[in-house]
Amino acid sequence: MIVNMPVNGTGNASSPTSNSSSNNNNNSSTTNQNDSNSNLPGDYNFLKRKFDDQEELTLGHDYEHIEANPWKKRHLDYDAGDLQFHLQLEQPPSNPPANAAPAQSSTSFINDLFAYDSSLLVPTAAYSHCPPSSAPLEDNGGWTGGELLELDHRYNSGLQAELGQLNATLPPPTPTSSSAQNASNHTQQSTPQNASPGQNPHQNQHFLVPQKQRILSAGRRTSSGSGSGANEATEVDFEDKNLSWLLNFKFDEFPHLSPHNQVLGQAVNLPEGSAPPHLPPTAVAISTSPCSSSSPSSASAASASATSTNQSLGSGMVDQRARSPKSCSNAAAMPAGGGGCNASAGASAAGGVAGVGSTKTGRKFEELVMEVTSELDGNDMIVAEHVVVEDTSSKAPKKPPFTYTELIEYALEDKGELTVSGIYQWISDRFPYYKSNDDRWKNSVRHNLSINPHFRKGVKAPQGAGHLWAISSGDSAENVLAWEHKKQRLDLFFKMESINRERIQQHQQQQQLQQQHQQQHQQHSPQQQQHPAAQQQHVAQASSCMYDEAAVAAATLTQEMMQPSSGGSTDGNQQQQHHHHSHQNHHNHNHHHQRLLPFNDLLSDDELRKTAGQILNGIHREVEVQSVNSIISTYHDVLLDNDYLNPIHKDVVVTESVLRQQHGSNLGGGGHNQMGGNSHMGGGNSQYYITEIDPMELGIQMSHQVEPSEEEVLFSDEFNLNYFGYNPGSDIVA
DNA sequence: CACTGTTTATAGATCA
DNA sequence: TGATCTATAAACAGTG
Repeated sequence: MIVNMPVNGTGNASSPTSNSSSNNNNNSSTTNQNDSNSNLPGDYNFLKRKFDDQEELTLGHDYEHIEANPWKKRHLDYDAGDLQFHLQLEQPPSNPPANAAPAQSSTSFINDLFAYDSSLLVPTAAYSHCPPSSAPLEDNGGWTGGELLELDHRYNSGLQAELGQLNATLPPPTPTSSSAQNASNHTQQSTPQNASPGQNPHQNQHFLVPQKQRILSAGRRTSSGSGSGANEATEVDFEDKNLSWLLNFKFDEFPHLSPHNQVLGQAVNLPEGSAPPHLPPTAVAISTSPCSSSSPSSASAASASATSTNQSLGSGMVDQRARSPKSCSNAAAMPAGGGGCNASAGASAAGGVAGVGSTKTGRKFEELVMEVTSELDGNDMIVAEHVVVEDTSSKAPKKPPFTYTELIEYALEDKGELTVSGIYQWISDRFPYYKSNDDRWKNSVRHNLSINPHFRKGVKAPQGAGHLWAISSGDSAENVLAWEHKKQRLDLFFKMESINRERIQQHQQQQQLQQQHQQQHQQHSPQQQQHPAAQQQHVAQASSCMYDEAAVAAATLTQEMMQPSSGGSTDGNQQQQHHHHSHQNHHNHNHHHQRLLPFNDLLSDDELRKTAGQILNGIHREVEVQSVNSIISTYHDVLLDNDYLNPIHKDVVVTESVLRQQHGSNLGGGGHNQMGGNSHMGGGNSQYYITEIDPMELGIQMSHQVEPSEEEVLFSDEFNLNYFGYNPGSDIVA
């Protein structure tokens, strides 16, 4: 039996865990290493990696030290930011630096950002003017969406190769003309302001995103980098804005599109990505996740101070433990949402509701939403298996997508030296999540300071207890690269936050305009007056981003439904009317509505209430919602007339997809503006369905360009009609 | 006593 | 599946 007996440990003999469970597997994995490889088993002071007295880590010297102490070697690898490079230099060239990239690089930082706030990633072109007002560090300049993605990709895919080139054991690469030139340019931009004279400027950061920022406290972070060049193919792609690297991204990494676009742009037509077309309406899900529990971190966040300045950053809490898309696979078992995959239900759900429209009693969807969302609880939700239930009820700040090691490093890089309390302050000043009085995260900070060789305990603080802490790393090129990446991540984070704030503000303004517009409509159509209480509630909750989306979606739909057909009626409206005239299998058409949606007469008021509530609840929770009740009730009739594989009557699909029926001769296929149809859809007549949906939205690659004014036949056969047309208006949203 | 620093333990997530 | 990383909790000692 292995007994852990520290020689001069700090009271570990009295620790209950040390006495009773020191021989468990987890413990022995570390302890045995010490015992078998160290001359002083259990002598933790010896194994400590505090380089107070030997701060400078020369290669050979320290590597020997590491070899004698595997524990230390492991912990040097642990940080992967600085010291690790020394190890790699000692490795033969045949042994690639497998751990060159920081641990976080294996998981896209974009995912982390999503986890922090899944609405962060938006097209930045429209917001590029927005300054990073809150960035505590230096303004990084104008990032674009492409740059942000490139940043992550470039680092993840290129760092290892880059480091391989930096390995001293390899011959220095010959810089190519273009890349060398770019490298030179970037080098000039990224030269540390405080770089010590005589030290080389950065020469190997050209593969990173535009170097528009200098390195803070760069005196520490100067480069000894040798060559550059590396990874030319990727470099060319990068410089040429080749987006082929996007192939590396999985769709899971893009949990949802901008809710802004989804809600406002595609209230009715939502073909993309919705429920799998093969999914029958009854194959819905099943796990009911009341979203009751929360992780300790979430609880911590919930208890965080309400003084946050970032509380409006969007949707709900995210358990940072679930940062990976993988964690979404068994979402039903997860207490809190992994931001990576909770997706796009919101706007799509709104779209699904949009297909429902108003009720028989004339009550507006928005009004129903107001009522129901305050009534439903999680048990009303039917959530798909792969759905993450995310509790957005709390407005507490979310945990930033940075590890404690990174946070400490940021603080120390920013300030050079800090006491523990100074580190606390630095972090809490910049991340509202850590404004909490909760001391648990502080414990973690202290733990990281102690356990991580990246941090060095310096001299005693001038006043008070404690010491000054600093970065213990050297100035290797790899260090510079790693720090550059981390710094850019931080800048990216604040930049995105700033963008998001701007977007929320614009969203709110847009909603106010919607409301004004809506009020104007109400003056013209008194029979459609909105309930005053609901309107007040609407305004009162305008500060909620998610709620705004629902409200805007509902308002948009309401507007569309209330638009008179005369005068400015759209082509789609005309087609809707045409449809209703040509398909009489739907009963009880409500001719009071200028734009009739297919299920006005199929859903009762209560059903609609519940459906709206479920879906809007899903919007608030950013989950996929499948409203079983509404599906069953909505499609009950048509199910009787259709087979299992095609449960939705094609007429329903035609209506939902806003397809326009066209009679005429077959113009033949292959040319532009084909209206190629078939005869079996129309029961013998040459009958086509024309859609105005952009084929790209359906993921259909068109082999030719279609002029904007032209129309494209997508659903020329029954299969395609059902396959592609199933999603848009159904209550199954994804 | 509060704060600081160290150490151990454990669990979840990720990756090879 | 084991190794690794990370977060968290907790115990304990040192210090002002």
